[in-house]
Amino acid sequence: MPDDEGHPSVEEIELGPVLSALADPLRRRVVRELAAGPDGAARTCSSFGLPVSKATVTHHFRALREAGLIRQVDRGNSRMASLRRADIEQRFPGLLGIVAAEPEE
Amino acid sequence: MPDDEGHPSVEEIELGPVLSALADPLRRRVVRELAAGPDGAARTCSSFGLPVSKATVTHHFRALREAGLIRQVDRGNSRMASLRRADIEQRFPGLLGIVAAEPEE
DNA sequence: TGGTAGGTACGATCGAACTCGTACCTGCTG
DNA sequence: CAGCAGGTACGAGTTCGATCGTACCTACCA
Repeated sequence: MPDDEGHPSVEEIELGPVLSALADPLRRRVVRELAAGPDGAARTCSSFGLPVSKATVTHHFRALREAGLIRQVDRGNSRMASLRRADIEQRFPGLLGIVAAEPEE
Repeated sequence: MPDDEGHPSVEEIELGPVLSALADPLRRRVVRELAAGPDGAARTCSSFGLPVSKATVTHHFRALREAGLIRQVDRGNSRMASLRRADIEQRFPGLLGIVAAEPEE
């Protein structure tokens, strides 16, 4: 069962939602940038500079969070997002590498 | 440029369309069954027994073909579908394994 | 105290995609 | 020849998702 903030546990991460989340180019871009950074790095939603409104950014980060790709933690008035690298690698080995290897668009 | 039947060449296979195609559970099921069979195996669309109408089956197979996941060849009044195993493996190593490992739904 | 910045929630819009029925074409087969 | 099975094309319905504006909350700062 997902926790209070909508994070699925490792066993709950399913391929369908993960692929649906990664089907969107903006969300792939977020995952790619997180994957390129150091492990455990946490960034704010706005630090990605997505070319959409704040409401839409929230929408995309929720999709990533509920699929189990990122973890979001409240920190003050911000919400830091980090990649669930080990969890994804455990469930779908190699998937992150494929996304990370995609050239920027 | 895709050929007359809509097959992209290996270099034209892109991650976005591939992930969009694989986001659908019925299409994942087709890929999974093809991946489980011998390399180069060709099956008719109807042999998968998808629980949807003929028109919808055609729709799904076009999505798979245009993404570059399968190759479809006319053979008499049938149209044989086979997995583009080597092509996908070359572009996105490990992806087929991830899809193939998903348990049936 | 007020303003600003980061985010969320809600409602609305718009287009894409999944679905289907129907009509049609092509081979095979009785 | 007639019928059937495998597929496609087209149009239509319906649902889903990406997007936005607005309103609102919380923390920080002048």
